[in-house]
Amino acid sequence: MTEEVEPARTRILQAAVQLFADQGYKLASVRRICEAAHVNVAMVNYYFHGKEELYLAAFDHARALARASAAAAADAGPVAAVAPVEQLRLAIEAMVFDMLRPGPSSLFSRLVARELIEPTAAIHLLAERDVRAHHALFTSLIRAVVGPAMPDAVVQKCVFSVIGQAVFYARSRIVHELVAPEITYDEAGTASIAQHVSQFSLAALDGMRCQYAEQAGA
Amino acid sequence: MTEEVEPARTRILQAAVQLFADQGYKLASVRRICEAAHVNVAMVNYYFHGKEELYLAAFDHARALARASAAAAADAGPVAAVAPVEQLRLAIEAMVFDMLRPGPSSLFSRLVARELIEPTAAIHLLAERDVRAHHALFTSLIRAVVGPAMPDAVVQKCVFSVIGQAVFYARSRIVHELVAPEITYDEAGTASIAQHVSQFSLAALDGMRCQYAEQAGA
DNA sequence: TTGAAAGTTAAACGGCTGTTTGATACAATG
DNA sequence: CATTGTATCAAACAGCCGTTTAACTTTCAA
Repeated sequence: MTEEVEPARTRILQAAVQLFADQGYKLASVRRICEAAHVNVAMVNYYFHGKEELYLAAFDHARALARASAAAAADAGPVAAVAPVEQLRLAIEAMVFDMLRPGPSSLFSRLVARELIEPTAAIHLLAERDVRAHHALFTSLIRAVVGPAMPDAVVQKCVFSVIGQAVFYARSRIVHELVAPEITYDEAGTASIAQHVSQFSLAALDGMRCQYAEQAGA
Repeated sequence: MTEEVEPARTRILQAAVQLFADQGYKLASVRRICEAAHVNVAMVNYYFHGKEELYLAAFDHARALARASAAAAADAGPVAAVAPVEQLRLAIEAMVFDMLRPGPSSLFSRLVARELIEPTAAIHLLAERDVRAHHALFTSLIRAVVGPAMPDAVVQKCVFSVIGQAVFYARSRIVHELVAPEITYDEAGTASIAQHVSQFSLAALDGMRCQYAEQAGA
């Protein structure tokens, strides 16, 4: 009756990812993580050198999980070439959906969303490792949509305007439910939010594209 | 040489507002607040019944400070009747500017922005007391801009899309500086961000207004 | 002047934090 | 069998947390 089919190190990582995503770095204590993993407190310092390194390892673990399930989901055949606007729409809705839906595949996104607005000491490493890629993807997609007339600095700000909406919806759900109870976070509500963010953002980008096109044409 | 012209209770409130805004409820410890206020630890429980009540009192204090400086700034004469779009533009830029600029007049906005994305137990009271008014203001301004065709649920989401951008810029500045160093947070940079958020949002609202107008006309 | 009230203090309380220690199993290897 | 190294454990460490206590001033009205 040993149970615990997973080795201790893996159980710690799983519990750490869950609790860090749910409660943040500070609130998720080493003791609670070990309790959830059915493991002695000392094991965190045995396998990882301390809480900080466990936090980084939890990001790696969650990233691997997200990659795996993303790869599984992407098996729906080749996507053929779609218009930039549609690519961006899909990327925005995927990001929002990813941050909002419950379940293990969203843990990485939730960890990143949390780190974005309450950064820990690990933020420098994580910005380099995880945020920059995401940021670069949206930068290129948005550039493709708005055309060459818009200055880089404006495109950058548009990227943050898009990501900011997603993060805000992911992190402020309690307030939304208090102030606007008609916004729900069930399956349908999440889809509705994702659709809204992409619609809002694409409308904004289209409007701004026209403004800069006029300037260039004048 | 007694110094400390301000009474102890006020000094505690000032230090509490500053530290809660800078570090959040959990990280700003009673001891550090008292140290900053040059006051014994026990005074927090003497004047306020505990840390939670101090937190609420700090909101009241910061709100009063913000109201005072806002009233002083609004003395620039009557604004006459301006178009709804301009009213909304001003409101958005004022909100962003308020959350981003350093100094004591932004403390209340920073407290609210923090509470929006890492809510404490006080969120229910604060949502009722502070967030709802802000939310109602933006709801009516946006409704006036987009016209009657857009459903209420969509207007609600637009409100959060606007506020979300502001909060994200206010809370993620470290990440922005790491990933996009060309975005600065000095006086000029803050103005540029405020202008961008209003431009982005107004373009989005205009685009969505047209979509719903088309639907209604079809 | 006396005495009650208000203000302030140092010290301690129990509880939680991340981390360390020393002892204990247990497997594999010589 | 003996030894070595890994894995695990209960227990304790020092430090910070919010809160409380009891003693001490200061204030001020009776």
